[in-house]
Amino acid sequence: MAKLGNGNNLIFRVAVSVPVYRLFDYLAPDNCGHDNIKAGTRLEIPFGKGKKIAFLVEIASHSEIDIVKLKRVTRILDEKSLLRAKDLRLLHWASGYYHHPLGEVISAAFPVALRQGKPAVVQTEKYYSLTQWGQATDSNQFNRARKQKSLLEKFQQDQLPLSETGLSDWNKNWRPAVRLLMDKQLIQIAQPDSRVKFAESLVREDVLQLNTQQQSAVDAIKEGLGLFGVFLLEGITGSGKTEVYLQVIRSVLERGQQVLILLPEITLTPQLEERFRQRFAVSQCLSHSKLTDRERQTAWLKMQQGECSILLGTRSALFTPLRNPGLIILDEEHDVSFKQQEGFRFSARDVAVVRGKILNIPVLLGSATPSLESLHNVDKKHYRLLHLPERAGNAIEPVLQLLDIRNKQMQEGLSEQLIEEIKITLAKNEQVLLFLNRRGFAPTLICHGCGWAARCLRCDANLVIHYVDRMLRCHHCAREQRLINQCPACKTGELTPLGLGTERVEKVLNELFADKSIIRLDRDSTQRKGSLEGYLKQINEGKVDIILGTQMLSKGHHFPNVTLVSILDVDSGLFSIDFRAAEKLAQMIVQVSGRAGRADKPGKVIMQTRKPEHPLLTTLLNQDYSSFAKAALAERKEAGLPPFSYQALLRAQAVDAQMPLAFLQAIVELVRPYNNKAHIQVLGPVAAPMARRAGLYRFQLLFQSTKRRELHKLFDEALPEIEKLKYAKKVRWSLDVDPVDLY
DNA sequence: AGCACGCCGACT
DNA sequence: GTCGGCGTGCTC
Repeated sequence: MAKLGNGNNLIFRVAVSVPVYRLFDYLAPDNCGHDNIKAGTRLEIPFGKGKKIAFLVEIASHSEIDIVKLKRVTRILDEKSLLRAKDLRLLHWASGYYHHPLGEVISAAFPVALRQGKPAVVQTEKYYSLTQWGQATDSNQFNRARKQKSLLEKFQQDQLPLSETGLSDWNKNWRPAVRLLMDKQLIQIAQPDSRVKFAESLVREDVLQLNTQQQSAVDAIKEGLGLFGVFLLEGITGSGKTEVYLQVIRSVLERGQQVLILLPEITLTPQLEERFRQRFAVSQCLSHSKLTDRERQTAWLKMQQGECSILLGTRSALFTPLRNPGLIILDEEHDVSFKQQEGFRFSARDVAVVRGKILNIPVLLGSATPSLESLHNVDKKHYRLLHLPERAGNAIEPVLQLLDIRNKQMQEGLSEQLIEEIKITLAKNEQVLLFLNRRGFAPTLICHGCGWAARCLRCDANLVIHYVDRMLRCHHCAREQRLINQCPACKTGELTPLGLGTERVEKVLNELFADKSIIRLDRDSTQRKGSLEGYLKQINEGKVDIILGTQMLSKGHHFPNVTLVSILDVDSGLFSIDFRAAEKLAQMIVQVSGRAGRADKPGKVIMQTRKPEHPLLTTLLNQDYSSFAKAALAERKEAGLPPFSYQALLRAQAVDAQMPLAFLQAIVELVRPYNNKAHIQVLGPVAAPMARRAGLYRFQLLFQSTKRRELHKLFDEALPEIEKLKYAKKVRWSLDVDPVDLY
């Protein structure tokens, strides 16, 4: 970076978080006497009418812009850039690769408050704890002050200091009661977090004995520390992947380095977090969407300053700056939630690999069901495969079974044979897990008299019946209405729920197993904060006999006493237009199966199907996921689909159907010259599979090439032109590089 | 993305 | 005669 000599004639070239690809030039701030202002520094600038936060990209000696038009930077917000050169290199790369404006990309790397220009200080929360007196005080003496009474009881029950956010969860208006109890000297401000930063020993509990495969995986990664390399750890459920992570992390900590661990969704962090806390005595941070902005900022700054050694986070934590990076782990790497689906559409998995390369550290991708992309990278020798084919300890693998339900009597999606199996399992005092990937009571409400069906007015979709709160809801927009009793079309016909959702299965289960405890886990039943955790606790305490749920069940939760798993409708995944559907279904089946037979009890997985001869099912049944993946990769190769080609999807939507179509057609014309010589297929424009959603008509244009570079060159050249098209301002459009679904 | 400027309908 | 609808154009 250029040294700032004497003058204020220098130009600060900055990125602003606006959807514009260009950078903006400013005059150096008045009091900017000297050196050491590095790229990445946050600035306050006048922008248009108001003020904005900008990020310094470079300092230049002159500007293309007429000097009289240049405004002056008002303030430098950071004494020292919070991002380092390598962090910025990654962000520049990502901005180029995903063709997303640099300002928005840099902005995404910061926690919310820092984006808004707040000072970069760790804002720790106050904690409160009982005094000795408070410990001994009988809460019953507060019978006339109910709030103080229950607060005191909460402290006495939890026996832990409570944070401000923790108290807010308990009761929004907690401050008066806390003040009164402090006045009475029953509670106090807790001593600051006394967790040791660098403990004598990093490891708190005994490490587990590894089997041979685990040991060789650990050895391989340990050997790779300090160098870039990607390891794909393919370990079936129960094979002890986590123990491999833990032992490798230990080595990284011993080198005095930090570890970044990325997980797909928050529902699976508590269990892993607990294991980490038990194992390591070093300071650990969390970062995910359920935390407050302040908590996330604290984690970000602690990692940035090197005060914390381990960060467990979701997708957005990927860009957290690391003082002393040693390893990036990305667990459940096949999970599509690593791909951001709006705005800056990056794949945390792919960017993590690039980050590892820039930082020259290893990247460890883990999964029981690796993505075909990653397996292909293994084939190409880009990634190194570490295989854990055996369950650790004495756990037994579950047995997969197909249950042919053609011409079978069914009760709300349950065949007689399945009901029998459930009875047998329950009689042994073991738990049953039923999986149906559709929430609500039924996906359609249809008139038996005239065939009318309840449709969403704003989407090409049916309204879903939710009996529990007597509503009809669209699962694609916010629309909902009261459940109706009479057909609005013919006024006479009987309205019938058509199809199957979790509520409906729950109802029949309650009838069939009236004396059993049944829990439904889906987005509707777990909306309340903490309710999922509550249910999981009940399940693990053995208070639940049958667990029924959607997708969320397939992710990471361990149910040791579940010995029967059933996928009620496996066929719904078999016939999709999305070329990734088979891969996703196979992953789902294997992941769901992993919930069974965790302990020493053998598990059984029953898939109800009307297509028992379907090759996907038979391959998984008679062979394994790897065989499926091999066959699927061969098919992709044959068809020239990813990972044997690269895609980018241009989406456009508008209230008026003509606009997006015209926009995409104009783009087809615009890219024709590039397109001729390059090996690029342009497919479309076509209507999106759901042509209308939330009142907007949606069209898309798919670009596909075997040469990634050509594809990027095309967009580098064409995007400025595309931006200038008159239609570009009349539609909402976006470019999705490496789309994971084509909807 | 915000935010202002700018030309056409229902109102004190 | 105005207030304000959101179309379109710009931000160094």
